[in-house]
Amino acid sequence: MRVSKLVSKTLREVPADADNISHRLMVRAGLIHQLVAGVYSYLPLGWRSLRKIENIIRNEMDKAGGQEINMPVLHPAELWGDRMSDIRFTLFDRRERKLTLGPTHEEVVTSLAARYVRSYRDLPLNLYQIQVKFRDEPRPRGGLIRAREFSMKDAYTFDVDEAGLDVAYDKVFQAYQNIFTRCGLDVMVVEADSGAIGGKDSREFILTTPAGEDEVIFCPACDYAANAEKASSVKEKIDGGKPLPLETVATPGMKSIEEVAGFLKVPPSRTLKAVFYIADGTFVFGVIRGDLTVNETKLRNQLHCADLRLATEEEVIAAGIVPGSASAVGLKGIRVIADDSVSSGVNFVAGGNKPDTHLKNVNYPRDFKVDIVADIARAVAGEKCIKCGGKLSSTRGIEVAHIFKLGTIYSTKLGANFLDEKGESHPIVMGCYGLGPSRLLAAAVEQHNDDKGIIWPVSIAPYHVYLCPLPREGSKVTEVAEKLYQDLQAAGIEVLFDDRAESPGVKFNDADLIGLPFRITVSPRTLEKDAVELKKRTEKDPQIVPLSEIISKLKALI
RNA sequence: CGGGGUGUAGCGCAGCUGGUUUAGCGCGCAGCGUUUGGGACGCUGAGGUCGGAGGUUCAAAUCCUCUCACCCCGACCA
Repeated sequence: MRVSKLVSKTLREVPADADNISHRLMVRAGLIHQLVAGVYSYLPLGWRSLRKIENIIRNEMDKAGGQEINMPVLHPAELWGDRMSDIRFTLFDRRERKLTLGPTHEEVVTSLAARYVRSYRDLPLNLYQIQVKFRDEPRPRGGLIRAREFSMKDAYTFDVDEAGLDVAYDKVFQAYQNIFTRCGLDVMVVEADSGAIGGKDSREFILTTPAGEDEVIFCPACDYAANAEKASSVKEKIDGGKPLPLETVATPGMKSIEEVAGFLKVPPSRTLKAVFYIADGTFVFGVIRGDLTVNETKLRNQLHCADLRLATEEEVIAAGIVPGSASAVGLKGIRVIADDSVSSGVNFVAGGNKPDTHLKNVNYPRDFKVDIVADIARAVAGEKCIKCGGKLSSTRGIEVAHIFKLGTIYSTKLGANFLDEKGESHPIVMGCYGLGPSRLLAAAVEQHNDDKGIIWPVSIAPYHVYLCPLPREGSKVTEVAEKLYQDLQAAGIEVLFDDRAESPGVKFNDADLIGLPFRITVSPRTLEKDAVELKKRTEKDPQIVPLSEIISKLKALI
């Protein structure tokens, strides 16, 4: 391709709308163009990279036994009910029938399986598609990282039993590892919460970058890694001696854990904190050790609620609770959930349920009752690993894939059953595997760049080589470069040929911005030696390569 | 949904506080010439519903009201 004919132009100035690195670079290099919030056109360079990513995915999914299909974007709204209603785009056809643009395809694929799978002989089955998805995100951001229209590879496996699902899951897991390796991307596998889709053994593939939306807690000493939504850590026992009798103490004006702990000269870990939530409209009283914080995802899962938010001060007071001095001691008629850290020590300080009053020597379960005891604490870096006791670290990243075992949630709901050898009917056991090519594209740029521009991994670069002639009047640079352009293409090397009459600085800067893995410069200077200059985008210094060797040299590198 | 911000040429911005007839600047774009190893220079030129609607006024990019879009923080989110 000739740069002079390329529809997109590079931008010198950073577009005002672009916030993060990948978004800025993708717009500046002319990979994408925004139409409305969270919706983008792919320009030739961006589209080529996206297709390369998709083809790697296709290839690995096929190797894992997948069959590619293509399901509709337009779905009847009845298929969805209330599920994901908050982020679905809905529309009406001419008969006023309500339709929805598919945000994911569990229902559609399951109804497909219900029609075509009859017998255990039809299983196992792995169906996948690479399809556009629509989600009306509360806040699209970061260019392609969180878009409202985006590409997704979603795969679904169908098996006769859990053991079959385990095999299918492992195959896709391996395929994903291969995909990220082939794309040249550093991706971390972490335990995750399965969220709105449901299911178990949920794993996310997180591409690590400071710009990521997700926080990962991991152990450098072993293989433990989990999304912060899911991560657990050791809650160390706090030695408080033998249980002592309850004691009331005056704590004038002391409300926060810091104030109370400081006033009574105990560490925050010797206190119990009360937190108040509204779960699906119902008031919930939470208890957790004073030095810990509630993880709302874990809390939501324990309460099995759809909607969870902090209670307002008015709601707390209306529930008969004294903010700043609340505890579960003597509490009646309110649902109480406690973090298991309430058992990690004795003689805690807790609220006295009267203004300016706290209790000392509070012990669970001696002094208060709870409805649920579970791990609802947020794990943070520095705490101990639950697997090996090592010191946990944290990092940020972008979720580029998510896989989980659905089981029979959808097959039961949609009547996708099969007959076993004995003629008995069972729901199909399903797995579900998402991977976002468009997000991956942005994430790749986010991870591979410098202050000059993008640094593409070879496998997903829009072209392999940036051919950059620097002609001078009376030289043969142009004709040598034209011939090299033809020869490189004939050798199967993908070339972007900068045939513009621009100054060297402009060409070099555009080459760096677009970030192809190799740059070949042809100039009077190199032609004196019957050579060209080869520069890797990852390296600072170029090398001189004889014209006769450049093609074989490049072929070896690509 | 809460908080904040921005809409003026393809891109980046100034002008708005304190209303004035031809709305500027840089980049980019077109033409000509000079340049050519890290974002060159000169000259000429094209390009604008000042986001939209309504209002105040002799007069509105500028003041007022409404509205739309986009961005950021938060909430939320496979």
